[in-house]
Amino acid sequence: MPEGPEVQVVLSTLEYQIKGTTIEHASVRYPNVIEHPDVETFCQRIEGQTFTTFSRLGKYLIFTLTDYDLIVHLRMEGRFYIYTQLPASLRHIHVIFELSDGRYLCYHDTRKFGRMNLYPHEEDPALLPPLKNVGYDFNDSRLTWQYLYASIHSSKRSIKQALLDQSIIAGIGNIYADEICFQAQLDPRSRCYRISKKDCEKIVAVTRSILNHAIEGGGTTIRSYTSSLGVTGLFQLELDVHAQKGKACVRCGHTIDKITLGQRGTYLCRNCQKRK
DNA sequence: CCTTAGACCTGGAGGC
DNA sequence: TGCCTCCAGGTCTAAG
Repeated sequence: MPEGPEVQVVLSTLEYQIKGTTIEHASVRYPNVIEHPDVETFCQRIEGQTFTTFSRLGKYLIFTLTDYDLIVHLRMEGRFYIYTQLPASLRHIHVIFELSDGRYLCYHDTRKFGRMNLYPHEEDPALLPPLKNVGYDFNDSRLTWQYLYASIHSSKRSIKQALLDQSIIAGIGNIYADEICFQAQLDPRSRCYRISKKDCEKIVAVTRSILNHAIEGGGTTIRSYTSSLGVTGLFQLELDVHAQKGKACVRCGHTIDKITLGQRGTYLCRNCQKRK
């Protein structure tokens, strides 16, 4: 479910909820969630570790503990729940962290795609194995139009595919890639080598504005039910194109179409998004 | 270098 | 109600 903005809201919520608590015990009910190290080592090492710092790179959550970094990717449907008492049914709950204040931090994931990694601290967290091939976060100041242009100008793939490439910009997912192309008035199928410097400038600007606006919206949404849990659902954001098939384009009134691009559902206005 | 199909998983929606 | 197909916010791998 989450793209960069949602991951940021999950992170902020968890920081507010559990910073300073210690993991007294970890149990793993679905071993495949633990990517590294093996489950037994993971549980043994994480016991007694305190949550100290909360950060994010693209869609990766980075929990800095006393001696290790816990790196989590929620993939499609991963969520965290915080309980004062475990629920009657643990269906879809694959990892349970018992915290020092008696609460439980539970990892819930219906499709079981999400993954957790535990590594000893690294001077530069970006060098940790799961993050090695991740590019600049959408809020990283090194993400400039010059960087984007240099990264894509000789590529023949579509601009949307480049936006989804986490090794270039980290944090954009299928929904926001559509929204970014819409705001930049570019047909998502446009080949990268035809994207101008001016377009790159526009893309970088709308990327920051759309994703940060989503974080603000999500923050608001989360605050309203933070007392009970501390999780996330899909934000009820105002989307201009994604999932708007058949509706009138908010910019020109033309009907929004749905196509398939690189096996992903893609929405666009054929009238005001220019094919390059 | 790029694209595509398939894999990993489950559940909801819609057609019959 | 049951069965079937398609779809879903992600990413990796193999194969062409």
